[in-house]
Amino acid sequence: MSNLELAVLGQDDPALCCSPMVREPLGEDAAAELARMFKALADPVRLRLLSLIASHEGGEACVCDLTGPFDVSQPTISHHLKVLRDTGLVGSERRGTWVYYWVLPTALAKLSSLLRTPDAAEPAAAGGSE
Amino acid sequence: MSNLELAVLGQDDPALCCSPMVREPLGEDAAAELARMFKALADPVRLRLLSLIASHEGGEACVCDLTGPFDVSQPTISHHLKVLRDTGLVGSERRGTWVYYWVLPTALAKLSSLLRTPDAAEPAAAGGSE
DNA sequence: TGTCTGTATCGACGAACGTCGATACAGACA
DNA sequence: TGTCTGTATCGACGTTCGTCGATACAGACA
Repeated sequence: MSNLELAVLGQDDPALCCSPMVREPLGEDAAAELARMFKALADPVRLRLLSLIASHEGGEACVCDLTGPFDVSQPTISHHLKVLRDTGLVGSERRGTWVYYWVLPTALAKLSSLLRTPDAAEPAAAGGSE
Repeated sequence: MSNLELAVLGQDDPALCCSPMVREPLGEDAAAELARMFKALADPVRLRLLSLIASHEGGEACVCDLTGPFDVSQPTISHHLKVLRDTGLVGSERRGTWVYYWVLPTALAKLSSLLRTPDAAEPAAAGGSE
């Protein structure tokens, strides 16, 4: 078990970035910005691209490694990578012939802490169910 | 307590539950399922609805509390609530005249742990613009 | 019973999205 | 230089999405 990571995470400081959205109502601007980021995650190809890049050796992957596993065309992959990059979820760099992409972990961490629920175990004050 | 809603979730697939997506590539099925959930979050109105419900007194809110803060029509609010409910993010129940909604924390927690990054210490470095 | 209020559904419309083939651009190399 | 490979952009197409007004449904109450 990797309690180490949990301990390292330790984002107990809501003031730093993102207080969980279940604690206080989101403002319009924050909601718009967050919706943009979630929209970037709201596609199966982009989700798989993201996890492929992140789990790739060295934490980065060449586009040439990313076109194979998918049934979509190369322009489509390029389009999805652009969406991820424009949203700040990944970074990219050209090195000679190839272009490499890597995940920007802070963006994911921000969303993760925002979705965090204080009491994920129980339905809390759900009161009743059907 | 009766965790009917939680049972409905019924996703004991570990790839969907706890392993961060940055550790191993997502499968096609897991990606499709997750994309559906992120799509439900990919709208400013739904995000604000969710946080309004969760942060409301008692952890639940009547629809009558949810139509006021928005500039969209009542059918639109109802539509968004339906999306959230169909995705398993909220539960709902009619009590007499009013219908109450509450957040199902396990769904959010699942997404949160999925976005967790092992090496992202503080989200503040992300350019924390908002 | 009839009526009123709160919520959901229906049907339609414009905008945004995912995808493609064609093509342009960038770097490597002969 | 010219050519080849890897990646990005363009323009177009069909689908999905968010929104609305109109309307149907459910419960409360006179």
